[in-house]
Amino acid sequence: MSDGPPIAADAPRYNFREAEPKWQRAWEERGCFHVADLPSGQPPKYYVLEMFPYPSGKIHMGHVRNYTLGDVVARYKRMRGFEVLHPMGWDAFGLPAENAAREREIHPAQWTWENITTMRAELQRMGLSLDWSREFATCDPDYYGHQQKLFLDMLAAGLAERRESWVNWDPVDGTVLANEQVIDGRGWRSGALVEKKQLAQWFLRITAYAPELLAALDQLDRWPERVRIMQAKWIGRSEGARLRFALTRPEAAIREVEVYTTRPDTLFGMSFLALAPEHPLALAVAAHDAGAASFVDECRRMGTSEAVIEAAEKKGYDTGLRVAHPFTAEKSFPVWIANFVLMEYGAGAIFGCPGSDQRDLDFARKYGLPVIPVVLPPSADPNTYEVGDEAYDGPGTMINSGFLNGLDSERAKEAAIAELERLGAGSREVNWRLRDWGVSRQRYWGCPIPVIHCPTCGIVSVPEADLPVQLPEDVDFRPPGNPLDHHPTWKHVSCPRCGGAAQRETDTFDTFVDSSWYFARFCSPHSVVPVGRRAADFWLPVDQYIGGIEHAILHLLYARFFTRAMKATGHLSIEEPFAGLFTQGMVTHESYRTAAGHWLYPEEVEKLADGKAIRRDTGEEVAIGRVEAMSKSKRNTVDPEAIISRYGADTARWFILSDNPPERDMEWTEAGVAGAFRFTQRLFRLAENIAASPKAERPPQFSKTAHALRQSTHRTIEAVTVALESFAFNVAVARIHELANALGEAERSEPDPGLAWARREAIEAVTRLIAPMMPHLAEEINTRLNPASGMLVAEMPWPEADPDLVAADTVTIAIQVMGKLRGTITAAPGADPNSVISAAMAEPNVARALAGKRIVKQIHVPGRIVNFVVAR
RNA sequence: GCCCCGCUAGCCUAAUAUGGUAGAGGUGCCGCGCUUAGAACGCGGAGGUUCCGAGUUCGAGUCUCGGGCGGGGUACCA
Repeated sequence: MSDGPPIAADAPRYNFREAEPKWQRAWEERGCFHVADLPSGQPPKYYVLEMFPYPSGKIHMGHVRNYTLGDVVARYKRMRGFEVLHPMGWDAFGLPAENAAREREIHPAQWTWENITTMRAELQRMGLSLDWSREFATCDPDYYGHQQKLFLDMLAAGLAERRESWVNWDPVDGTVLANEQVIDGRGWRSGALVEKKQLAQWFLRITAYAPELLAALDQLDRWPERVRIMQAKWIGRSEGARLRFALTRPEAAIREVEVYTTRPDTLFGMSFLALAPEHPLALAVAAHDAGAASFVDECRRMGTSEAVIEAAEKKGYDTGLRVAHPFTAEKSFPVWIANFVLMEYGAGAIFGCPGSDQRDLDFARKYGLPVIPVVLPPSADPNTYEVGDEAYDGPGTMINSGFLNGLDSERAKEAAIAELERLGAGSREVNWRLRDWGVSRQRYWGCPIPVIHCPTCGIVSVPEADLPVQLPEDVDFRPPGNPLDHHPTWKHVSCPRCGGAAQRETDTFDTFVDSSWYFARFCSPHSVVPVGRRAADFWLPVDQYIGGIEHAILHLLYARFFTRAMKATGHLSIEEPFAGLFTQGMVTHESYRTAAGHWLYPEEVEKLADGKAIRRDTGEEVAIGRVEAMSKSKRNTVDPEAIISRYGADTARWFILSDNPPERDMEWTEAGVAGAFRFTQRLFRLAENIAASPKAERPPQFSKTAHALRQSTHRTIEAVTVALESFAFNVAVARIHELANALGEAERSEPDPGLAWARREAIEAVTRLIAPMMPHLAEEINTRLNPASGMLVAEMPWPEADPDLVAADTVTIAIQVMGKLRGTITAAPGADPNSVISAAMAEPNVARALAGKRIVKQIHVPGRIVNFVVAR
């Protein structure tokens, strides 16, 4: 990438290469962004936090977007007089470091710390208003040691427990695989068919808080609606019944099967019972039935991913067992093992009602099982109604349902549950989709779980004095499996309780644990306890949290739970960590592909005037592919470092803010960046032209032109303020463009003293309005306008709009007849409705449309519209 | 599969949480000016079944229902 053209010293151009480092140093020297753990002053606090990055190597455009958005908020709130906490750190444990270790024989710690060094420098070049004195990485023993303490407290409080659960097992590598490491049912490295395997693992009891986590969503009024909906569905409260089906003959001492259903009303529509492949009864059958065993094996090879299991073709195996129906003892139904029944949800078994559930219907059609309609849709004819290809799961009237016949489905649910309870066959139950959080990982690069397994005493907590349990540094990644497990000495310890030979837990925590409390640690990052209580009480909750929508469920739900668990164990006073949440969209780019099918990076491609694209080196024409999320595999990435060195941080920031609403995906385009760059130069020139003439006295009267400019200035202040408050940064940018256009027009107008004053007022306002978005340019313009002041824009207050200049002089009102626009009139704001309506009727075009018609209704929305409804 | 979201000039998008004249701003295109602020600059202009189909309403880009396309999540990627 070229360094760009030399910039002549005397050219009135903004030299960002010189200015950006200069202002970054100035902010640092003045400590503009440092705050105390416990500030002593009066200002209200504001905690801005962006999701901290995983140190993958270099920052990418998604980071630039995320941290730009957060920085705008932080700088704006600072100018509004808040004491702003804006920290940064590193989500430093995780799988990629271990992959790098295996692939390139570099230690995960070295790889991680080198990445952090690189990425910290990149972030610093963006000019972010961060308090770097609070920086930490989750792989610091200091951080994870405190995390171990939090876990031990939760264990003591009964919020952690150990139980069996399933993992993806690669039998060749002898390793547990992440879902993303399973490709088409095979291990990504070995290619071996993956199996589910049961392991003893640690769980955090998030389900204990399910009702609270659901109920509190209503109070999160500064969270996006869609995130709250997604979380509510994920927690998934349902009301239904748990009921037991008796087997017609026992199987391995199992006499009945429990089922959970949300549709007890449809029990008469049952045609089969289906078990999850991991269900004890399924396993009991498989023990002596080769067909069942092979089907269960096949299901195990699908791995643990819900997306894979649910998207797979519905398949089953008839065990030959039958169950009696609780309402009609004479009838019995076949028991199948089905690949779409999840062991983790409900009772791990369902009754199939093909008429009322699409999956059950698909299954019944495939295996020739009966389909009995039991719910008649409201508009259907009871004499002819049949279930075709689509199951009906809506409300309706019960048919073919014995004692439930004629009831609507809601009342039938109640009646069915009452009957189940009378028969002793089942009972009402509230069920949750949410499962407990499995936190054990069989990996090296994570926080060690601080327990010891003693053959005599069982599970023993590591004594607090021995924390942190540190990762050993001398590890060997060549053998398959967990390096902690095959380390020669690390796991061998004596039991803290009985002193006998014992072994450390070799599992480490899920990295979501690390990110579930970092926001609290930032309040007092050097505290000797996990969270300095007074600092946390002062700063928390986070006022504005910003990050990707991909974290809408897991990370945010885990952090909400962890905060409650930390309160329960005496570490925090709050329940909800994030009072405000903003979720940003992705950064996308065109992709380019040669005829031979090779992806090319944008910098390898030249776009021609006719819209086509060629390879720079060979001139070969390349196909322009879809605009999609930047990814290394498609090579449609743009390196932020290259953009910043070529155009400067302010240009990158401005472009990111200018085009799209931040919650939506944005397309990175060369033309867009170039436009942002031109605007930085344009603003700089406008400012230089004003700085060149001495400050004018404020005149008692303003010319019409000057007054109009002043109105633009104050309306822009007003509009930008509203836009920033509502995250409409693209609108804020547009308003500033407008004011720049007005300044350009003023530059060309007949000069007068009042206009000179108004121009300076306008550019001073622009300087502050752009300061959150283009902080370096704002400082540079400010020193030129006020060379002697010594003030930094970073320390200035936000401008205030004069309401008299904001108010509109006149409004244009649209006049419709029967909803069709027929003309417009102008009126004073708040004009008398009668005079507006008579003026509307007098408008010539309107008068023509009304001629000879009788007005039956007139609608007047003051300041906007008049609509006449006439008789036909 | 299931849950959630998005779709407006060639392209990105605005249109007060609450329905009221479809266009603020950028980019691209066309034209004019200037001839050096050069990766030019300044000014002007054209450009539309608001994804499709129904419904509610005096009035729908906005609300409801159905469909299409695209995206996020799906519990061990972060």
